[in-house]
Amino acid sequence: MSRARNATAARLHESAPVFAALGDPTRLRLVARLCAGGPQSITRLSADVDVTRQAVTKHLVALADAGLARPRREGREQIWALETRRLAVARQTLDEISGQWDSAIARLRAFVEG
Amino acid sequence: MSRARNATAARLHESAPVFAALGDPTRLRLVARLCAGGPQSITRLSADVDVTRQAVTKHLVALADAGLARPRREGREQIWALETRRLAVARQTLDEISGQWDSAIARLRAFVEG
DNA sequence: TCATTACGCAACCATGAGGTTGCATGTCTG
DNA sequence: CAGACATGCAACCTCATGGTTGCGTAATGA
Repeated sequence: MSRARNATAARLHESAPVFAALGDPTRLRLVARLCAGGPQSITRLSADVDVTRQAVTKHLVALADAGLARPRREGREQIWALETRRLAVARQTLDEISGQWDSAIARLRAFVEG
Repeated sequence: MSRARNATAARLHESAPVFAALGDPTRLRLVARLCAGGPQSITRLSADVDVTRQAVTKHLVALADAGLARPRREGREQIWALETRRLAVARQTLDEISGQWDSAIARLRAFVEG
């Protein structure tokens, strides 16, 4: 197995939880709000979404577990900020999937036509 | 709301199920196998994964529901192939999220420093 | 024709995820 | 200090999801 394939496998392994975290609509919405509005408190985020504050907290923890967000204490409130590194890894994963697929299709066509 | 924001919202809405589909480890693995090996039958895909054939079938259906794969009948076996369009949309979503976030950070820094 | 192969369908099960309510705790602010 | 505000913690509920087993059926090939 080549070094490239190892890197791919590692990226795949790292990406699954990220995709899972982004897979929930409410969570994806929270991510979008964090993007548009910058770092925000839990209560402020809760205003943009139609679930309880506690539900929002759970989602934020889920995002943190996936490495997508990070909290920071600030007085009596907790400010959540996005973490873009894992996001970049996930993007690379999608890139590679598309790329590999295109190559596979090309090889298949060559095989059929040749 | 600008046209760009509408497009973003639509992309977000369309991307959540895709991310959810990619979020399961087994499913992501199947996608990877489909990439590496091109279109394959269910039984062949089942060999690469440590769950039952029926479980694999369910996962493939889930991928199809998310618009990520499509089956094609071929004699007594069913060949599954990847569908890259939705994948591209998901990639664009990630791009936009990263981009928006970077802009937000830049604005924030300008505000703090100015 | 008959065994084998590849698959579909349905019932069933266990677990975890998303959500809620209720209450306790810590932090401002007047 | 007292009330208001932001959050943490825990119990609880419901339902979708990932998985299994069992069996029926269509295509294939010797």
